[in-house]
Amino acid sequence: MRGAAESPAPAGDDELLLLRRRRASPARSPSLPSSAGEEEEEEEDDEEAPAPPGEAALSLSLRRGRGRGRGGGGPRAARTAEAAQRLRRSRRLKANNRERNRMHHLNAALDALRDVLPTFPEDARLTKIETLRFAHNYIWALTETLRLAGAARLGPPGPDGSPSPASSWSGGAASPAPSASPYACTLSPGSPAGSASEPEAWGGRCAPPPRRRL
DNA sequence: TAGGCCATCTGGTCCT
DNA sequence: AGGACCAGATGGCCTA
Repeated sequence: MRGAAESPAPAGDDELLLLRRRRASPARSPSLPSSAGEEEEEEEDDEEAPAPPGEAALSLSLRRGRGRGRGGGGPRAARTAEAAQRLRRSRRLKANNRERNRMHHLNAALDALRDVLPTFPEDARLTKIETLRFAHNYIWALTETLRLAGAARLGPPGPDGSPSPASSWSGGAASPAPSASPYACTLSPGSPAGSASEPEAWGGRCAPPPRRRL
């Protein structure tokens, strides 16, 4: 894998989460959480959990003002309200864990995609958006190569006049050649990038010169 | 220091 | 009801 410095942070503990958020690890490879189950352990109580800023302030104030059942409906009502609050908090934390897990899986898939994409230099790391864009163009280029190779085998150049796959790879308007640097590719009018519904989204490149974030 | 990228939290919505 | 998915907000880290 790429950057293994980041631990999967197994616990569903808020404290750990906050720590992880502040991690100084430059290696950003998210790596899968060790298991889906183990993240949903101890988020029951909000007693000790630092909790995110908003939540923390909210639950703190609720807890304080409610202590003796002032106002509202007496101690019992206060306890009920508190229980409801805890239940909500507990559900929120569970949802947070699931969401975190989901994003980890998404990132793992993205990493797997990065692994099969050629980069130069080899250990360069594409960003998420770059990975998606490059993969899109890369697949298009490979498909085009297959198509042209098939056409070449069948006979003379097709209606598009492409003599060989090679010329398509290296042509001025072509998509990235697999043998060349993937970062050198440009948009082709015929390429998926060029015909994408969101021209802005696909930008004018397949993949930029890599940043070294390791 | 500004801007880019990222992880996480959060509330809303949809689905099972 | 609970889980999955999504998008906005927030804050940290890194690089130019």
